[in-house]
Amino acid sequence: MGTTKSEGFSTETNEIAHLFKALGHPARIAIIQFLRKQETCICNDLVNELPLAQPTISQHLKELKNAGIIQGSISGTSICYCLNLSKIKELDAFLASLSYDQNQSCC
Amino acid sequence: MGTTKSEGFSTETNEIAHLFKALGHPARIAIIQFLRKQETCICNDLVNELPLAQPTISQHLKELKNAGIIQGSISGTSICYCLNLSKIKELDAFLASLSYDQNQSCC
DNA sequence: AAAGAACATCGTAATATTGCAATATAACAA
DNA sequence: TTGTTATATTGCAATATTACGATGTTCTTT
Repeated sequence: MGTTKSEGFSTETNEIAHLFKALGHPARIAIIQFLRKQETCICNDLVNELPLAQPTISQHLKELKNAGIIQGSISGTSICYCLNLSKIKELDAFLASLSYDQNQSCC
Repeated sequence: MGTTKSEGFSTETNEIAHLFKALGHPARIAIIQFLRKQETCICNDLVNELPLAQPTISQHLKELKNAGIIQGSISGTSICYCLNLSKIKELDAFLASLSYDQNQSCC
């Protein structure tokens, strides 16, 4: 145990959960918020923005990238990260589908 | 360590992350999907729907409830759970704000 | 009262996550 | 080449999460 049981769930359910999980950390939300407000998406100064050490930030970036939420491309000494809007929209669509024609009859 | 560092982040960032974290598990996504498709929101048969034992499901429900994503009210021997759409919409708004006026100039 | 149904809680083992120091790598500058 | 800057990787300690059996609790039925 400690391991998440994924066998009994649909692929879609597992994928959505995986995406949400990647967003389930303040550092990773902060990274995304920072990416949003940046003019360009070069974010070598994320280390100065967040209250975390460089290896930790690198780890969080890796996780976001692994989930497909951000994309990175090499740009000289630094790396250019930016949001992958298609993934964002995927989650957005899932959430939107929940509030659609929901009857709030009880609770 | 193992503990998430929340001090350096804004309250909003922490709250959003907490909500996403609550959604970051296939069982909890499945619960939400089940709540969506139900006519009524009485969900005593969640145990038959999910490939998990009753205590585990109870634990996941608690987590969703704790995050404010679902609400539950006692209804005799069973409990009536349903979605809290305001929280869903909060997350929806966050995601929507990301794709809004984003320049995809690089990557 | 006794039994059953529907959940919740406790305790615990297995595993995952988080954060960071140390170190590695890779590109560029002097 | 040597140094510097930017990022990644490794290794590890501390803590969190997940899953479930056993056991409570709270109603309802008989």
